[in-house]
Amino acid sequence: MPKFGNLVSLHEAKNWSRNMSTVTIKMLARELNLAISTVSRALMDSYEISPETKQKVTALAKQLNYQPNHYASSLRKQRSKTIAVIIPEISNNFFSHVINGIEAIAQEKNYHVLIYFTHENQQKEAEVIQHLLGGRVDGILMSLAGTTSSTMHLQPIMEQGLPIVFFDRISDTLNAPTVTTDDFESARHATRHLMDVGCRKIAYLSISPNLSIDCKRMHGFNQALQDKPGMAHSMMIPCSTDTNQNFERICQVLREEQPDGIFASVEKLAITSYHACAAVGLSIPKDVKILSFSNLETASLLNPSLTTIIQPAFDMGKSAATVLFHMLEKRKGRQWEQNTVIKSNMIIRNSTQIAV
Amino acid sequence: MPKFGNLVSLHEAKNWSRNMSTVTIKMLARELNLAISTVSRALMDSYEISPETKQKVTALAKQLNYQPNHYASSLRKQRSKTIAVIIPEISNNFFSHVINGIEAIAQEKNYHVLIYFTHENQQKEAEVIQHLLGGRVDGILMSLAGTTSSTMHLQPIMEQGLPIVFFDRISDTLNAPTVTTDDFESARHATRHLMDVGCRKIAYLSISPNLSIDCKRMHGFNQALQDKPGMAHSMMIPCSTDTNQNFERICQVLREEQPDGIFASVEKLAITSYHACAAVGLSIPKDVKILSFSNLETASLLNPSLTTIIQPAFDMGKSAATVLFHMLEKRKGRQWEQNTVIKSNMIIRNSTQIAV
DNA sequence: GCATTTTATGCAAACGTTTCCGTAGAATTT
DNA sequence: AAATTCTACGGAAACGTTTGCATAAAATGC
Repeated sequence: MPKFGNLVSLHEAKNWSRNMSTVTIKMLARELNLAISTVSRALMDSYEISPETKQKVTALAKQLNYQPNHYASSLRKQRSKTIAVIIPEISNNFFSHVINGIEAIAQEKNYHVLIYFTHENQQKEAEVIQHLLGGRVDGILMSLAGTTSSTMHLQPIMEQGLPIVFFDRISDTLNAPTVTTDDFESARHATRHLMDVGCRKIAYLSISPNLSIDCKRMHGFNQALQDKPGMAHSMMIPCSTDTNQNFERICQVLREEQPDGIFASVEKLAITSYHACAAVGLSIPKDVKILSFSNLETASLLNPSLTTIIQPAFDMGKSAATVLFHMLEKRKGRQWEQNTVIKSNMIIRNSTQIAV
Repeated sequence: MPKFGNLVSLHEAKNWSRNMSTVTIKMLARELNLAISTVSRALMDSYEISPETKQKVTALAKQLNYQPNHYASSLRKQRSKTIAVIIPEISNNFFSHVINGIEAIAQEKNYHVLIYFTHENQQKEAEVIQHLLGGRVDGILMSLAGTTSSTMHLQPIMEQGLPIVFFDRISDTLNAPTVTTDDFESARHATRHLMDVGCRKIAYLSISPNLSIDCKRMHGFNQALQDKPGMAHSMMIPCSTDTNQNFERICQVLREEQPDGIFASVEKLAITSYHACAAVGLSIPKDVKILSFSNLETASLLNPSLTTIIQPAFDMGKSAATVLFHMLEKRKGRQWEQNTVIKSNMIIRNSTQIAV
């Protein structure tokens, strides 16, 4: 039973909104002399509310700029309309494009995106996972950290049945959907290209042996070498996330081993290689040819332009998100053990040009 | 009064956790024969709980892998430990570095980050803002969309007192803290440099006249021209977010107006300019010199290497987040009308080299 | 040895929704 | 005209926490 006439209490409500306090369903209900449940139903356009009531409710809601409390709603519904994206880092063209794809789908579905960086650190990865176990998100999209050697910390997610999709850097031991590129095949193809343009001693720059992508690319690389007998044995150069250290390492290799080709497993290593070549005084592509997995937009503007294997990052993000939403929508069928593979695309540029 | 002996009900709880249901404070309480409030206090290490009880509670919580429900907690505390970052897009080196900085601080403070892209669209911006009004986040970090002409949609945020900090693309009309670079001064300085290396007809590529950064840079550009009499009048080339359209526009300008210098207000326009020069058959820096505000990591590897005004993106992100957390921590003092300015840094490279 | 404080805990009310269930009155059926 | 089904709404319980208040028992003060 409301005490105030409409004018008075409307004014009061307005004042509240103008100060700190935010307007709730309860206020709308009191204002309109309706039950809370009725207002709630009216706002969600329930069929059991008369058109007139709906009209009154929505009008007042609009007037007072009512905004539903997401936390109350999530708590009650046990669904947050939020997903988490867990990636190693953002200053990497690949991941920023993936996020773009993810967001495109999330926005379409009216979902919200929480973002977490592991900084290639397994410990941090475990902490994030641990927190998400509390029902914070409805699902997870994730690419593993470079230092992640065991997937023990992901086990609770599987047990709890929290939907998760891995992309790019996946885990073989976990039974979850994945979205990847044809790393093995494209690496093999790219290596063949290097040999075709005359390379006989190719160094493979590895980013982390823990990573699925690195393993598969390395495998494709080795396969290509085996396929063509008479090639020099493969050179595996272990690199890390420390750019300075990588630089020193690559310079040393260039000087001591004198490879005539470099296969960079990730973009960052290609860039470091460019700097290393400049430092050592080697000319690309004359002395050494370089190619890399990369999503660098300026690849064609580099000096020399860089031959790249471009991963369909944006589409991978969209695809991973789409799979996740399938899981969210049809909770019944648990047969989501699909592994989506999207082909990468090699673009040959001057860094692997046959010397003239 | 619990019905089960410890062993039995422990087993039961374990089973729950293994299936869907997640373990709550209530279960811990029943299990340990304690009140809910006691468990809650024990978990938050309240001084009024005995060490033995705390020990028992934390032990069981750990054993059952208890994780607090963030939504319940946020609802009750009216604080979400979450901030929102609203940016135009992510496929832009500047913004990805800013996010990195923001995340660094957020992680330190144990806050969570929701990310939203406006895609340079004011409408989308308004929708995001509208949603955040519902108490979803404790604070907002934001950079305005290129099409945002009015800031009406931000008014409710100010009225509600929701802490917000603008960075880079700020609003003058709103009374909120900002973090920017010295756009005017660095643009003026860069323009002087262009004139120093011989440019007499410089085209300024504008990204959007709605944007504070664009205005200030343009202003600095014009000021430099005025400071040095005898220069050709300034050429303002309005560009947009449509890369193809920009490309056509720049090609046309290069052909018809034949400028000998280009000042790109943002990175994207510099890259398009490189392509345009190649298309028109002009040589950089011989025919036309180019410089740009840019955070491109590969600027030094371009052909020719690009003279850039580097914004301290990472530090800007950290700084903006730091200011926001100040606001969050000391809700009383409302004197946060500070405007932080961090200096940009110009690195001269070959794209503005004096022709030989 | 009684009065008072302290210590450690329990009870219950919030936080803002959603939803199950119940029910007047109107509309419909028989 | 009585019995049934709708229609439109209200009451209240839940979601999982946190927190103000109350209170037994223990410790302290005189």
